[in-house]
Amino acid sequence: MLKISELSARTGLSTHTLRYYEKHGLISASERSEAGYRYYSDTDVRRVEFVRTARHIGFSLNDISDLLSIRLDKSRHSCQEVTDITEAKLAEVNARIAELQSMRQTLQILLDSCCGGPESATHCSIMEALEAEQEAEVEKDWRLGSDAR
Amino acid sequence: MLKISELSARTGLSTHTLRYYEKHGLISASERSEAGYRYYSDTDVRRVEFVRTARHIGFSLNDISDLLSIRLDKSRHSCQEVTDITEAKLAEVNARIAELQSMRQTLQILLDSCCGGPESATHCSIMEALEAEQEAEVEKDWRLGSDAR
DNA sequence: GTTGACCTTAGACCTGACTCTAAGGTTTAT
DNA sequence: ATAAACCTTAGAGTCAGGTCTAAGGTCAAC
Repeated sequence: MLKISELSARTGLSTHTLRYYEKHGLISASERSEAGYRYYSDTDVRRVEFVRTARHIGFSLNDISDLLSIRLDKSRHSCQEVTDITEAKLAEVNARIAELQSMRQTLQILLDSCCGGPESATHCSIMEALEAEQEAEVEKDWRLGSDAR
Repeated sequence: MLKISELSARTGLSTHTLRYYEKHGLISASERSEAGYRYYSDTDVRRVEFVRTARHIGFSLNDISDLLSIRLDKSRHSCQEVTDITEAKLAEVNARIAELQSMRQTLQILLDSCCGGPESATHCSIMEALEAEQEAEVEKDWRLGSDAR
């Protein structure tokens, strides 16, 4: 049986975080001392490690909550439930990557257009691009419009 | 001179957001009526549009604050200051993309390993991977260790 | 001259995942 | 027996970027 600080040392999660996870129903200590000290069994530890692993991969605490309830009685849940959660997460990640790639492209175009030197920014092409009433944007909207609306 | 709701309609930013930006020093109304109503000049409008464009590209309000002070007196600032901000943002974006790509890869590997069918999750390989004491992780740490520590 | 649409402010609330504090109780080693 | 190192709780604070509310003041049209 581990005390909370021992579990913390073992998992790399702070005691604050462990208590936070408990408050949110993800984990618990199967025993408490008379004074209320948490004592974690091997089973508890495995559960905490499950949470840490899933968290590390990028699952939200809500996702993990779902995964944990499947984990508790696997025979009553299907692989599909698990892949559904995983696929939803993958879709989220892909969407975010796409957003960031679009940002990256815009930033790269801005950087390519600017000398970046010690000259005064009076004619800085990045500033000019930000001033411009983002015609590229307007054009994009318009293109989207002709496709989707 | 536009009233705040007119500016809102024109920029697509809510009146709440416009006041929020003002509170944070990004924008302002060059005039106020006796009763305190905000009135925005063309110059104000251009500044708001600058903020909106920069925000859309992904700059934080702090970045935008820096860009705005350059914008106020371009002759006293260099292109390099502008590219520094832009490059820092690009680096952030790239770092985030790399993180997400690593998440994506892990998720994809998990999905590839699982049947995803209606079978019981008793032997679900995704669950097993999450249970495993993430040996890949351990191995990775160990490799990093031999390089960096 | 009043209705209804607008405007003002300070300040609370939201998300998600922690992170920390205060005020106190417990355990362990000397 | 006392100090250091641990533990407990409720609840507040953090980050960013809004979003919303309450309570009240103003303006334009009919």
